[in-house]
Amino acid sequence: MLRIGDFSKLSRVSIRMLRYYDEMGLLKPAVTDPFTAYRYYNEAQLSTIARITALKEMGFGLTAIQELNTRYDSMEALCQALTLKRAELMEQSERMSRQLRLVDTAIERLRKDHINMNYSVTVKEIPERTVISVRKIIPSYEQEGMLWGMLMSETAALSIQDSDPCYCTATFHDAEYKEADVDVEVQKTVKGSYPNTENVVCKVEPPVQVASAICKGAYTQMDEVNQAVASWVRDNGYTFAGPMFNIYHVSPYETKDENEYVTEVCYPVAKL
Amino acid sequence: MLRIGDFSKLSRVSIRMLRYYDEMGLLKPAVTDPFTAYRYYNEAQLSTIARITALKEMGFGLTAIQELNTRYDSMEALCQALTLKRAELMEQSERMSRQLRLVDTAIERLRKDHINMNYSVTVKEIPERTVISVRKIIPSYEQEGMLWGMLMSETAALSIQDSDPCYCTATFHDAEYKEADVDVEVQKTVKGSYPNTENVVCKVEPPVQVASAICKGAYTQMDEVNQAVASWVRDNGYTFAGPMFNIYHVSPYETKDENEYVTEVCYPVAKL
DNA sequence: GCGACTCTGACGGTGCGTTATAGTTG
DNA sequence: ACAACTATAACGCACCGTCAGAGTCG
Repeated sequence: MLRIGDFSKLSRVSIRMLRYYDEMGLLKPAVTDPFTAYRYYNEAQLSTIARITALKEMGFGLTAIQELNTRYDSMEALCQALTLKRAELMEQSERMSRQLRLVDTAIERLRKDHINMNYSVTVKEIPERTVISVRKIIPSYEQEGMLWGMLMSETAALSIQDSDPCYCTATFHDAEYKEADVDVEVQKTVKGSYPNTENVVCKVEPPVQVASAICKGAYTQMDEVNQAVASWVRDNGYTFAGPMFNIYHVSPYETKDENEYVTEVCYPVAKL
Repeated sequence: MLRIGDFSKLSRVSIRMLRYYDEMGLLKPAVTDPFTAYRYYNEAQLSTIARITALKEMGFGLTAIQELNTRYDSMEALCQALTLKRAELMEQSERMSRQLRLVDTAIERLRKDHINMNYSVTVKEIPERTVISVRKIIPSYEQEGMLWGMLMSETAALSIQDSDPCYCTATFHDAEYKEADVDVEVQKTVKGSYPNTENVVCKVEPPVQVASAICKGAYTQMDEVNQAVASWVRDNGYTFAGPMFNIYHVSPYETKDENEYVTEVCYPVAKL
């Protein structure tokens, strides 16, 4: 018979944890003195605790181990649990290499481009949304305002309800960079659905996963941000999966001061 | 100005967490209504939260991010933190592959040897201990009892204090398996130190890292257990680092019933 | 009777979902 | 006035170190 301290030393499991295992029913001492509540373990229990420790080292949680112990008889159950755990570990391992890649590209960026992380790239899913939209080929990027003009004037009579939150986007459909005759679509998110007009289409956009960065200030930085996001996407094992777009959180429409502009640059991406 | 719900949708961070960030000072809303306590964020804060999210995806904890934010000015601090994080991730990654290896060998063992995990191998460190010891070359393993006899009779007069816990070990110093003339050392852990006698030496054993398995019952299984531990050691990237030994937790000395024997098989190992 | 053990109970740390109750906005 | 928001506060989970105050063993 071993007292808890000795059992602890022999098993290399802290007294605290032995008491915890007792309490949760994972490993009860062979004898508990009913008067003093002292716990007494026997040597044979060393093998039990060894099995617990072994499973813990494989990454199993205590409750999982307890389940495994109760129906320990079946070799199949054990094998199945191990296989499951294996898959789980593989997944975790992938998450970790993802993190490692993120850190590495961040270090790279910091070192090479001496950029002080003024914009951070994150992957997010933009949910399904209903939008009103105008898409046209326009002579140059500067004409984007024209499309907004169309969108607003043609829908003025429809008493459109803003969605919550409401944001405005511009999608650039050209596969390559073009100076002139660019294919641009502007959208505004809305609540409810509306009839189409001459140039305005109301439609539901499917959810999309994007890599995005937020750019504060004048549009002159946009090239740089685009650059950064694009290379981030490559470096982190994503592929481009659609035309990029901007979300105008604060645009010339809301403020006169171009330093207050807030624009989100979004590149639809897919894993691997 | 965005209310918390809208800011949450745009940033893909739950309202719960935004409030938490506020509380912990990681990200305070631009404006808090002093009467209603409503939080209002501005669009520029989207970039702040994006940076937080980006750092979180790299595996940083919230408090670490907060520290990084307060002295965000210095690019060096950031770079240093990233490098540190990198090292941490590498280490974690190693731990994970270790776990994976453990699971894999367990699956192997279960499948091939159809052994129901009657013994589990774990690595532990056996701490420094003072022992009294007899080492001799004896004609066969059966003579081990003789050594114990020597140990006990020669020390009977010394009024030896047992250590706590007290255990008895037998180390097999032969590098290879031998049928006859085996080099065996038996030890008993003690408290305090004692003079040597004719055959008995009192000494301090250094701590050792061992892979061990616990064997319940008759000594006829020992071969099998030895087998299992030895292959476990190979499969999990350890190397043997000294002569193996047994710890007799319950030996013929304590019980008549050989089914009650509890023996721990220990192989000193080193990583890699 | 003294030192070394053991007992119970509780806090803290991490990141976040969840829920209950109550006040606010449009 | 009613729906949709927002606020605070607190519990729970998983694992474990640590501390305090009280009782026990050799």
